[in-house]
Amino acid sequence: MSTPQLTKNQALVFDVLTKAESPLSAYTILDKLRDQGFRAPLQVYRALEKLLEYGVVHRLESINSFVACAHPDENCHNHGLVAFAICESCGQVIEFHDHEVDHRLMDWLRSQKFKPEKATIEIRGHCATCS
Amino acid sequence: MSTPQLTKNQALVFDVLTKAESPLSAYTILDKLRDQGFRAPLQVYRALEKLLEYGVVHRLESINSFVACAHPDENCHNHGLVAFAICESCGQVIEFHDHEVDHRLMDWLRSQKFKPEKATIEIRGHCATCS
DNA sequence: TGGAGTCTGTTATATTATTACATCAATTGC
DNA sequence: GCAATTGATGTAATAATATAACAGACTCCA
Repeated sequence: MSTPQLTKNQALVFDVLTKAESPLSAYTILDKLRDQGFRAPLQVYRALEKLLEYGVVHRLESINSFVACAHPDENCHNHGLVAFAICESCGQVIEFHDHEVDHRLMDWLRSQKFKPEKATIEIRGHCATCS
Repeated sequence: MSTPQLTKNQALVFDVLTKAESPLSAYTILDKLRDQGFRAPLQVYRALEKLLEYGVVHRLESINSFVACAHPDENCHNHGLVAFAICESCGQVIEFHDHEVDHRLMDWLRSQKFKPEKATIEIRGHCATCS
């Protein structure tokens, strides 16, 4: 699945996320886009929904925030599992793909006859510069 | 760290979680405890905070809910990493500990000089009986 | 006995996310 | 062409989740 042309709102939201140093909450994005005419949370959430679907944005469940995918070129859905290390101090996120972890988890899920649809791996702590 | 004697509120919350078939949100717990005198969300959140600290309850970030730990006897903090498979249909949760995954992730974090404090691994999908 | 620490109760508020409904534009099928 | 459908948008209202701030009660123990 390739990423289709983004709509105006989607492009605005994606742009804000791309330029951000760290993950942003939906309401932070909203605030940053008020000048561009955004007035309501739904404008953000709807754009995010699509961007997540296209795999160009990730949602960090443990902090209710969103980041642009670290791999602008490739499509993140093809990587299988993605893990995130999130710094509690500076907020920076390191994105990580590992087939070993992926396989191991998938093997276990298979053994449980569990059909996975979506996975979340988030490690919170302190990054090299903050610790 | 062993689990200290629970206070009244902690015991009530823990009891509700233990008897539940699937994860509960804080507000669901609150509703279930209104008869026992609970009136405000903080009563639940404060108890949960302690139960999480003791390792007898887990928080599922991806669904904003809480489950009793599947290992009543042992202390979950000793297991290292815990992974959860969460069924989208029936809500049931399977808890999973794997040292392989654990080591692999920790190795990677070390290579990044990232100091982990808390990890979240949640896989959502459909369990054996629901798929 | 009187601090220190912890747990509790309560009100208010902050933060995150969705429902519901209306409009507009592009596309499709006839 | 033109109704019908689909998808994106705008807006207001509300739901669901979580925390702040303040006060009172209780235990421990020096």
